Amino acid sequence: MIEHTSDLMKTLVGRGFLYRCTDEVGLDTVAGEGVTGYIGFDCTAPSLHVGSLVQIMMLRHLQKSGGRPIVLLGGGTTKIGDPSGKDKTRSILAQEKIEAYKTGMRQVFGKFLDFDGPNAAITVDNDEWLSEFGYIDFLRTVGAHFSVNRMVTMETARRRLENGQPLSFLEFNYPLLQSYDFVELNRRYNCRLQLGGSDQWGNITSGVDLTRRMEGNEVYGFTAPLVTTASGAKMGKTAHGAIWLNADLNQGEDYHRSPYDYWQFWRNTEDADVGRFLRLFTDLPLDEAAELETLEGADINTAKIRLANEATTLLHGKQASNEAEETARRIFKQGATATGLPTLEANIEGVLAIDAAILTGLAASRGEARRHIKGNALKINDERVTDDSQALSSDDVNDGVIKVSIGRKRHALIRPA
RNA sequence: GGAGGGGUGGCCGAGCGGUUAAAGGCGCCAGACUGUAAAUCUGGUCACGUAGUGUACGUUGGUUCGAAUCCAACCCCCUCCA
Repeated sequence: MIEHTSDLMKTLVGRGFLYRCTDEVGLDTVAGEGVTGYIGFDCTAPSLHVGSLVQIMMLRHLQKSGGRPIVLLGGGTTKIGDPSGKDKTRSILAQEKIEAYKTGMRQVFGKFLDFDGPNAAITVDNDEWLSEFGYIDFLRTVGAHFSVNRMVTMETARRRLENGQPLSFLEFNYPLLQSYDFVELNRRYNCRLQLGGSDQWGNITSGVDLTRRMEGNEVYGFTAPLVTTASGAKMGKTAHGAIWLNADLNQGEDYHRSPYDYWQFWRNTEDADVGRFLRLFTDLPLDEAAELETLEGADINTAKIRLANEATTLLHGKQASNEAEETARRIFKQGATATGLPTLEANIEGVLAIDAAILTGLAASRGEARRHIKGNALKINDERVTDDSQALSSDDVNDGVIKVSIGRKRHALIRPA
């Protein structure tokens, strides 16, 4: 066990972020002086989701420990598509989409990082330098340093080859581009650290090597473990897709999560994950996290509520978090209707209960809504709907709204127009 | 370029002329049990409907009373050869 002296390493290691590091001792030394570090995010979706949260938190810790975080948006590399950790080639994204996605992603970083002050975070886009390159030029300056022999043995390439999955030449080039990013950031900002998820190990070490060769500078790589739930499921993937970090709608229907949903996501953490998640996804001091972790049985719900509060506050602020907690308390403890649920204005005259379920987005089709009725899952104002033909009426309005529920956890309100 | 194999529902994977909206598994949803947990058990899982209809098995045509299943062309993938 290495004894760390820098705040950064103490924090990252202590909180469970370390999976592999190219040189722990070296990084520890450099980090003590306030290192500049970066993480690249490819622009493959209009919002970031919980799966990227580990990375975002690492940048946050970097900044809090006196370092300067760089958010590298992969406007250029996204045009290639990172094959790391993927069995199949991703479809190539249109330029306009990449641009739009960048905007959506930027919004999130402002919540976790400080873009003002002495060690202000900065955002750069690798399209800035990658698009400048001509093919021959790139091959000569970057390609010359890479050995195909070794690239072929790298995790991603090897797996595709062994499984007989195609790996296009386009994708095969990806590591070169990401590696060059490190060189460029080292030149421009004296960046000496690249962080990332464990699937990025190959790309990161390639970048470390390339920077040494091209610049003669020693730089460092650090990867975090792939976070799964105690049951082994991938983090942040639920019923209705990923847990997106953007709360607003401007990126389109499917890519946002309300603060309440976000709060619920954390509230529903498995028992066995609570301690680990408190360390990874909140700023809660380690001793407090450890204490909460020891709670057993139903008491551990206290810890889950704390986790939900802390995580939601980070992303959406204290007020939104409080509101979400209050909404949850009313729904689950009092079985009452509560503000804060998704609310929809609609004409209710003669609207069937099954259609109400669709309007509120709780069911995707009438068939699905019918099935829920058969399964005793659809409720209006907490009363089971037993008949397909049951309609809403003004009698159902309480405090100006009608509560529609599927199961115990999914609720929405309709406000008569 | 040549030879062979293959493209099935969110994923994996059966089916290989009608009884197939398509076995089985995973995932997901709901119910029971609980602590808004896990595990377990039960039910459900294309859409619209009262038994019915419409869409769907890479794409487009064709053969059949009838095709995911047969034929043709095209697209894409894999393996071996050059």
